[in-house]
Amino acid sequence: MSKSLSLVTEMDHSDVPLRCADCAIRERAVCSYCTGSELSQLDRIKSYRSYAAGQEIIGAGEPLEFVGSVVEGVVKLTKTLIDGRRQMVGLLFPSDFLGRAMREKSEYDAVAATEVLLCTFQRRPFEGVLTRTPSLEQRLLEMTLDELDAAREWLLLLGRKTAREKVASFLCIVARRTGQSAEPGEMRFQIPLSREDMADYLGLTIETVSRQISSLKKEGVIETEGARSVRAPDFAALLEASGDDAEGGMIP
Amino acid sequence: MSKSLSLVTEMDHSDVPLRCADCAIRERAVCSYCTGSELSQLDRIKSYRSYAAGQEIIGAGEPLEFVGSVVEGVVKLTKTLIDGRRQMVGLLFPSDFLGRAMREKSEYDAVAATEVLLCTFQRRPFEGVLTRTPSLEQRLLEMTLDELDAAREWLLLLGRKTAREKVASFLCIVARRTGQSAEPGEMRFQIPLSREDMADYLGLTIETVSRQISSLKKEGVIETEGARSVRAPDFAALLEASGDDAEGGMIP
DNA sequence: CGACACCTTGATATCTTTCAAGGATAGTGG
DNA sequence: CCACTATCCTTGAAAGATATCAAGGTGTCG
Repeated sequence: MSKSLSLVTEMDHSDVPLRCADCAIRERAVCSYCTGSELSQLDRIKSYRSYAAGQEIIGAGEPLEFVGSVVEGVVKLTKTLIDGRRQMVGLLFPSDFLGRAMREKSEYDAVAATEVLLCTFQRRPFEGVLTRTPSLEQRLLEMTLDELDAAREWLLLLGRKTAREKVASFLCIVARRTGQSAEPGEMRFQIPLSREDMADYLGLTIETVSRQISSLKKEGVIETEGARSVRAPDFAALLEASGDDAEGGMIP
Repeated sequence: MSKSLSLVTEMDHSDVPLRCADCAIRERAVCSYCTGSELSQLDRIKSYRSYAAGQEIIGAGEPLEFVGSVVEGVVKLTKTLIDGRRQMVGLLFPSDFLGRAMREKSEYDAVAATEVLLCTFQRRPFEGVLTRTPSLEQRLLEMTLDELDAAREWLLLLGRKTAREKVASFLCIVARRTGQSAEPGEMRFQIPLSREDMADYLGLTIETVSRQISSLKKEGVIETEGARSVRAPDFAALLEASGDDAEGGMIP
């Protein structure tokens, strides 16, 4: 907010994917079940918006003017208590849906954690299309149910995991959503959040996050280059540290 | 599970509301937007099930045979780590929907916290009706979005609130959903959970829950009669203790 | 009345936060 | 290009909150 770009809500759009057919998130976004004519209805009301890292997208309590899909970047949703204690309650990656249909005001702050590109729809027209388009509604229901499942996993993390398990779990989540693997069993990824954002995600302080990362590093579970670049030589060991039973493989 | 009634999945149904029109949750349940013919489709595939307090309804990882609405009682959803640490991730009151459409297996344990009556549908036929019935799908989407909002409030509670605030918040939630008021500003209600269940809800131990209740009692924020009957002489004071800014009034 | 499950309270241990300081990194302007 | 400054990150020591361990109390149901 105190960024020099804070008043710029529309940035350079020269690289925007103008046609839905070319869109990188076409297969997974809220519109993924839409057929040609349904898609063109959405196409007519869509517009792209981009945000610099740290820029506010929607403030808690503000009227919700638009909803949309994350095309590029990462968006964080946070809630704050009166005395300033802050908890992240959502972390949106490309193809995730931002904004709540059928509600006038946002319940959370939405802030760009990295540089972000959104494909947005004015809320009212979108709700109109939603009501008339079962394929859209069905996909939105599916995505909302998935988000609810993720939120419940998160409840377990916040309520019962140790600081070490929390940090390891977070790294696993990021690895799953954005990780690359050069050798079998290995995983490389960039943490898209600052230590402060990680702390807000995990219900910890930045000092504890930092200490746990140092500790995982000392034990050889992870290697780092700078604060954000991570390599897990044995991803299974990281999963182990997360306290989850090694569920959905995802090990390359 | 070790209860003497654990094998009884069907109890006495003599008081079951056979006709949807007479149903106590008709106005708020997943079927609330359904019209006559839609309702009779559901009517044809519905059946009632009742459970004793403590009885398992669905186990995590088990195939999900049915879904349905809570008609009476309270159902808890829990997740458990390999070493036994347990976190509640859902608490369903009458009219809430149990079970996830479009998924083969349950992600959680569902257990009756009190005596429970469910209005259930075989999952497959229900999904069929769901696909063909926009009013049903729309209501389910709405309810899922509400649950997601509640889960996010819960994340804030688990991640950032103190033990005292957690206990007070829980009491507020129960008061909102089940409370009665005899005098203005006051609130009376029954806690539908044991101390152990409250601990699982709040990410605490039973000892800490007990101590915080004692402390709220000593300060006059609440009065109790037995372990489960609570009166908050000044509900605003309880809200204050919960750490939330006094939002949606609900003060009688 | 007795047994069992549930709840409360106390003392101590442990984990995470808080307070404090220093180090790394990136952007800025000379 | 280099020094400067602000921000972010790491580490240490002490304090604080909640968990753990232990014992006793309360209520309920047979």
